[in-house]
Amino acid sequence: MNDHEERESVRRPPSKRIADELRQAIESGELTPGAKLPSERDLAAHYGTARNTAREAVRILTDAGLVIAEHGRGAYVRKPQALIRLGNDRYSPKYRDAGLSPFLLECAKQGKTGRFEVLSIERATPPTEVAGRLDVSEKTKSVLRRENVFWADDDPVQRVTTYIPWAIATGTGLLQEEVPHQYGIHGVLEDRGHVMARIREEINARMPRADEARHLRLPPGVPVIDVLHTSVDQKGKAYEVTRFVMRADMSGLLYDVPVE
Amino acid sequence: MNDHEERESVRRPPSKRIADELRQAIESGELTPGAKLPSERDLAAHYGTARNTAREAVRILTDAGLVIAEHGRGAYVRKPQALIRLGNDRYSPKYRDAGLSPFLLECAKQGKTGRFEVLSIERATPPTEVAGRLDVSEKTKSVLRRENVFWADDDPVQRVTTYIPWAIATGTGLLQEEVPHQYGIHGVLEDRGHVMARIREEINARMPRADEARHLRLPPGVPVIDVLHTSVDQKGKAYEVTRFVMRADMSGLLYDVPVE
DNA sequence: GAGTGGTCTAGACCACCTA
DNA sequence: AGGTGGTCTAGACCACTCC
Repeated sequence: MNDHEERESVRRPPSKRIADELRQAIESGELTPGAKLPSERDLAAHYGTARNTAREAVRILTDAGLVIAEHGRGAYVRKPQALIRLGNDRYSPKYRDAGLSPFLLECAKQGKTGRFEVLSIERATPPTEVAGRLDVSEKTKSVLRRENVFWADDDPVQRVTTYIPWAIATGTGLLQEEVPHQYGIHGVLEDRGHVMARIREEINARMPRADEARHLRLPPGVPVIDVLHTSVDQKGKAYEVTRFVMRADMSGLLYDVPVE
Repeated sequence: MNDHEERESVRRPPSKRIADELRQAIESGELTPGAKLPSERDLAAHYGTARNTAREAVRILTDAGLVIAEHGRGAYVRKPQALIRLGNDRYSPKYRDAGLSPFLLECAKQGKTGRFEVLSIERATPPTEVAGRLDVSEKTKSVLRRENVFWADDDPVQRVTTYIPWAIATGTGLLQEEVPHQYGIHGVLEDRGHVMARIREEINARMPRADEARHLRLPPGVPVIDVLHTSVDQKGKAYEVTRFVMRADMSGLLYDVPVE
């Protein structure tokens, strides 16, 4: 054990010590999900510290995603959420005739009401990472951009932005809010000769940007999963890119794929 | 605009205002990655606040993963890291004769030296989520557990734990540190009749647990990606489960898969 | 009105790094 | 030695919730 660790174990700062004990109480089940933590003033009195020190302890747990503080009410042990899991099969033809989209299906499974909201539909210049993935050979790098938010009950869960080369999207009615095809956007694209043969999904996780935290109403301590999806047709051409930004405490991914 | 938003825009707390300005400076490129932020004392003097208030501003950015504070040195704009991307093709036979593992390949691409470290190899009882995914029909739910850490240069990047039903692992030499097969663990399993036909990967992101933050040496504001991998053989039997816990600022995933 | 978290002040001392 | 972040104190007032 080196000097640093030696000191840590002996002279652990009070805020961390309090945090450790609260964490221990949570992990041991003494404080169950949904339970209320002692108030900051009570913790301070109990441990003989200033309120700020007790507050710091609670904050450590908040930042770790274990606790959620509610202004004027108290701090509570966070309840694990059932995950809405997007699978790679969400683009499978098998869903077509079922009628329900995979997202709505997942919501239904959990007794939640899912819905989509269209934020904007515009002609735009794509961000570089999108332009680099789309086969946009034209000089005018222009795409149709559709922004959506997916809701589960009253929680915004995913922010979804789809980019389609303008040359492909033009004249298809994809500028309308209501997509003019029974099978949605991908039905339209298929009619234009782009049958989805493969998908390529690049996955990352990170803390939300300020605007994402606002839009997804994210409490502290919740990261986002950032998925950059590319649809590739039977000729190997990338004809559509979608970015999913999902709140990680309510969503996950699932890939069930062959080994090639 | 409701009352709350009205107040926010007018009476924004000083700590958030300072954080906003620093964030703005970072996003605009005024403060480039690696640049040093003003010291907390300087910020406080400049904005006419107490040091704690300036400190709170810096902390907001630290928790968002934008800034890293170094004790005794200063706070710095965090540099984006090149991601080590694990692909679904990492189990593909095509890597077999190349000799290098996908992780090491990715490290090499970035001029880094990758290495594996074996933490433990033991017979154990699997956690419930593992037991539920492995086809362990026996009454004695016992598995071989191998724990590894993957390093890139001097950074621990992934914590990897593999579970194999004891009935499959016994007598294979998988209890040794050096796996007795040219193609590694999966070579051994293949000799036992388990050819990997499909993989199933469940993906999540979350803030690290305390022990994970310690083991992966995670700075504040960095989430982990948690992947639960299941290998399925040609008969549809799940014969191996691996959990990857990866630091999200240095790693990502990539799936390039057919639409079935 | 009482209780809670959110923010702030104006100090203080400690631990660490650089020089 | 001087500058930096890390932690703490003992207050204060505000904003919000609940009764």
